[in-house]
Amino acid sequence: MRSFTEENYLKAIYHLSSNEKLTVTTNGISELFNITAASVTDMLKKLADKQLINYKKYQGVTLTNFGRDTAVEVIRKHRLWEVFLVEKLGFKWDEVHDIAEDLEHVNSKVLTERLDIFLGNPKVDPHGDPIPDKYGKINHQKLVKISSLKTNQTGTISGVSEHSAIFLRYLEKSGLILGTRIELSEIIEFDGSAMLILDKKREITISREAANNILVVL
Amino acid sequence: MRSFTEENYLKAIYHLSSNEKLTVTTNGISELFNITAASVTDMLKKLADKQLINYKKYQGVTLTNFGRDTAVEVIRKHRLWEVFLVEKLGFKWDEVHDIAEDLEHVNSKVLTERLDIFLGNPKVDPHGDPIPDKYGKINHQKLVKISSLKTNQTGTISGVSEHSAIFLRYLEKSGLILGTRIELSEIIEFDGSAMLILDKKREITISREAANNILVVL
DNA sequence: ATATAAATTTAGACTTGTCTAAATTTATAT
DNA sequence: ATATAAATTTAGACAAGTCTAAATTTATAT
Ligand SMILES: [Mn+2]
Ligand SMILES: [Mn+2]
Ligand SMILES: [Mn+2]
Ligand SMILES: [Mn+2]
Repeated sequence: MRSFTEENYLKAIYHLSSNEKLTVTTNGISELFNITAASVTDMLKKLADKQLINYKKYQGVTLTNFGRDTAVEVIRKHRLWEVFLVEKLGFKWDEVHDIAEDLEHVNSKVLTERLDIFLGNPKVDPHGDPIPDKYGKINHQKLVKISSLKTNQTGTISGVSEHSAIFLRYLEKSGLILGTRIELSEIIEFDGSAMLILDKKREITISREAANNILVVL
Repeated sequence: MRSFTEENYLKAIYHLSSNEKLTVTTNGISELFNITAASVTDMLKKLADKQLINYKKYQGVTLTNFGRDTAVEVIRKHRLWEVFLVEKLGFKWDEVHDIAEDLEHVNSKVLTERLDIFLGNPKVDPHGDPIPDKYGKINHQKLVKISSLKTNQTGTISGVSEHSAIFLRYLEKSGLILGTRIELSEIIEFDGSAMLILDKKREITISREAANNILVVL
């Protein structure tokens, strides 16, 4: 059996490696969880023993296929529960992450599959992140930052690269929710802020910081 | 913060004291969980330190008001999730207990309240057990065993006092599900088995054992 | 009123996941 | 090519929850 802690490390390694590629460092994990590097080293040894990661002293870690499958399964559950919380229980998109952090560790294959069906096999979670299917396959949409659009280019808001509640609430209040059609009117050279037209109507200016963390499909 | 383990002990003490009254013994808990009495003693000290139980060496334990409230909250969540699993995800009544054992430990007041609302504020779980309301109030129905009915007395199946999957599946297969109207035709003196008429139509004979564990409202 | 038996607690130990402090390895900057 | 600095690991410790074996208390049966 895997402990909650083990599952959380696997997820962390998965996310820190930007969805598979890079090697993850001990310090990267220790900073994410706010625990000491020494504790991380201990756990990495354990995960390596269980064939969940590839680990060589001082060289950082990558997930094994088994480890990746496990991480993706947890992520699948996390995102399905987030959909449940928003679609069925009426939570806002900034309120669901912490609860899903608990629910993602409930280990019942049949529960996950039935939840998926109950929700209508959603493809993305409330933040636009793709939901892995039951085989662990992930459909990555091509998303680009608003800050990288050309003048007059349009797109549909489809994700965020920053998930803090404070940012999400700001977006919601400003009408920058998933599915909103935007056109970039101008990037102000001075400070990188972006002027947008929402749904061909409302105009709004957002900071470079915000424009960097809102993702659109073209 | 309370650990899963602490919550499970509180639930156990609550249930072993038959819903509040009696003192619970160390051995009672150790047998229920299949752990040693020594381990139980250790945990009882911890729960007493946290003011969750009243504990005097060698004298057994009772829940404090605080401990009882905590136990009831966990039971509320357990039963609400069981309703969810059956009503929304299509599980059978014999399949939900183990999953609910995990879900009951997700601690979010707002989640519990919204789940309750989503489910339509159910009063009983799939096994007929009452669901405590958000204030911890429990509406106990007056239930009697089939084995204690008089000849020709009728009742509606409304609960079970044995929750094993094997018993629940047997009941379902035999049509002895919640809401079924039964009439006791006769108790066979020889072995205590009971002849019933279901919904005024079908006849069935069940063992004394079964008749002892099916509960009806008159 | 004792002597057994049963129940419970204590003592000492192990695992998990964490910590601090010290040692070691790798990276960086002259 | 070295000397620092940064990253990582090792060593030793602790709390939680469990265990076994031994000691103690309470119950029961003459
Ligand atoms: Mn999340
Ligand atoms: Mn999400
Ligand atoms: Mn149950
Ligand atoms: Mn139940």
